[in-house]
Amino acid sequence: MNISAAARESGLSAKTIRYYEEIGLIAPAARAENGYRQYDSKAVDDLQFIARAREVGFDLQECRQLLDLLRDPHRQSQHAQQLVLEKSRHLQQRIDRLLAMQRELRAMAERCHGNEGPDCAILEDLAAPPGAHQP
Amino acid sequence: MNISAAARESGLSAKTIRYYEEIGLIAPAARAENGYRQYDSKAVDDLQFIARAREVGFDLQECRQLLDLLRDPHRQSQHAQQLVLEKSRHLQQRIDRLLAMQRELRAMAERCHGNEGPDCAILEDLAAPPGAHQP
DNA sequence: TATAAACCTTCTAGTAACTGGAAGGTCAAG
DNA sequence: CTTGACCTTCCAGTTACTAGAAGGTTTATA
Repeated sequence: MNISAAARESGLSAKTIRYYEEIGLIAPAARAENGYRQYDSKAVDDLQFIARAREVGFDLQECRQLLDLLRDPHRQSQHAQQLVLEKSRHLQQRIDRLLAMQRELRAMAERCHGNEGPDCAILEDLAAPPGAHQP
Repeated sequence: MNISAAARESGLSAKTIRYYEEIGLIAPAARAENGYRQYDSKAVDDLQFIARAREVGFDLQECRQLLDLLRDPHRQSQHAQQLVLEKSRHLQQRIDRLLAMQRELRAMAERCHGNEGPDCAILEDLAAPPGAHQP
């Protein structure tokens, strides 16, 4: 199977697959006589695994660790679990930060008249956030 | 005021302030005789404005637009509001994506025994996501 | 007065994870 | 025999900084 077929099956782009090979995340693909990369179902499995891990938020360095675990017959499932739990905690922090931003954006938008005049609560808030001087 | 004082007052780092100047986000600072950058309270106001806009999720290009609005006496508050509302919608999409990841991570972690054995629901899920073949 | 510390300057390079594009080789169909 | 869809490598750009080097300035202290 050529790279574009592997891309289709894994949901990654051909560029991304080459990139993963370049950085050593996946083993160098076998080559056909014409130099084209060749992928078998085992290679595609790895690509799908990575794609899936990326989708739930793992970075490439963590994907590396997960692949190592996947390939290690003596692995301990608690190691994978630790990676997931830590990622989950991290993610929660990011979510909390985004939710805080969201609250502020909505509060700003609500206070702004949103008309053709120059008076703008948003710009005022950004210049002097509410609570900067105690109200 | 030297750059580190401006950094303290704005909550940005000196490096970041120099970077903002380099990319033209802020006007080049005045210089003292020794070549040191000098900041007055107006310059610090701009820095605080940017810092605040960054905190609620605007990227530098959007900060540029917001600064333009701030400086335009003929601005229309609806333009600022549009920026905020669009950012808010965008943010919600990001949050939703992260929440979806979070649900999946938690589901995986829960199904994994997390012991010394090699059997691992997490690695299985990543290899073949639940629902890949209809269950 | 020497010197150390704490500033400041510019410049280069690195980060994450790709993406776009150029220049060129290969292959299948009409 | 050419067109279009593949494939290859390599280089550059993206975002918003951050680290660090090499060197000038200022201030406090021994």
